[in-house]
Amino acid sequence: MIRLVRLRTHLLILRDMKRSILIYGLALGLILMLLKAIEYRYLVRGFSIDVYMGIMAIGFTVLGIWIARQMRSNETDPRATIMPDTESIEALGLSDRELDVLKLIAKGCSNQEIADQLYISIHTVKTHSSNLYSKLDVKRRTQAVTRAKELGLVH
Amino acid sequence: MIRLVRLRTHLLILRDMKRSILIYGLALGLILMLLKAIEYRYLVRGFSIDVYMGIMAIGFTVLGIWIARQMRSNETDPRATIMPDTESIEALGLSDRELDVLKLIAKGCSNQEIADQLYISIHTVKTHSSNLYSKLDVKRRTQAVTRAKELGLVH
DNA sequence: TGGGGATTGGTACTAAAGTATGAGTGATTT
DNA sequence: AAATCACTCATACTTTAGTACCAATCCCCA
Repeated sequence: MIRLVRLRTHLLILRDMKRSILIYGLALGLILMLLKAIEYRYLVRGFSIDVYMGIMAIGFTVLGIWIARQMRSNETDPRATIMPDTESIEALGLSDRELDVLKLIAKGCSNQEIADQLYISIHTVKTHSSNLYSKLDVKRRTQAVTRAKELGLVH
Repeated sequence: MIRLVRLRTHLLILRDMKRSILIYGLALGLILMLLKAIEYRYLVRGFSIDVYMGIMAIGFTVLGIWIARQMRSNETDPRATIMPDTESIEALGLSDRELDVLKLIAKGCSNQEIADQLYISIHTVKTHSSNLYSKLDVKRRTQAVTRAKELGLVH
């Protein structure tokens, strides 16, 4: 089940990459055309080619920075690349209450504190957390926190 | 105390930024000189200026990407922005071994697993962790993890 | 040479976490 | 109407975590 979700995520990333490359290609082409236009304007007016060179250098450097930032925002955003919140929850079959418990566990609450905050008994909290660990495939709550952050379930 | 450390961190970032800008400036200048040399070589040999333009465009785009990556690695590194490890550790008075235990706790290990990995007894792990909680001002290991991530002690 | 801190290990205990199992209720679906 | 599911609560139990206190060793420093 988890493997299937990962596969889907990878396909999404590939699709995003193709779209990104297309966008960057188009942007590059547009800028080249623009510069070409500027080039002739400056050349016919007798300006030095160095001015044009400088503009071009700065322009393409900025373009590179922009491209890198776009790439980064797609690469390193946990919600965009690793796994979206809602999809993870659905894929793992986490219920509302289990997610509530998970969030409080991630905050460092004890079972008793969770019970108090959710207005349920500590027994219920244990039931939820136990089911939670099964679904997250972990043994202890500390592992659950690590896992949940990996999956982007909690921030 | 924390505020003081943050201030010092910001100063460090500023210093790093100045150094970075200097490096980038020098790199830019070198590349410009290089391109100037290539420019004349190509021009006197009768090659089209467009070839030179293309090389330049690609070159500066790559430069921009490189600059952005350098900036990112300085920006988003938790040790550089949020708080340096060493400073927090010193401020809290964490020892080497306590930090070892903390890292493994953050990974979701049980005391027994920590003991096995560090080649010490579970009693020692308990001693370390107990002292750790006092220094971090927390009650349980889950809170310790949250706190340690807040302080940038673990990533 | 003595003090202090870090590291290690231990006993004995309490508190919390986690498992297994069962069961009742309400809402939704079939 | 019956089945299903999420949520709830409970008992009884085992395991893990955490505290308190003690002690030995080693290293550094005054």
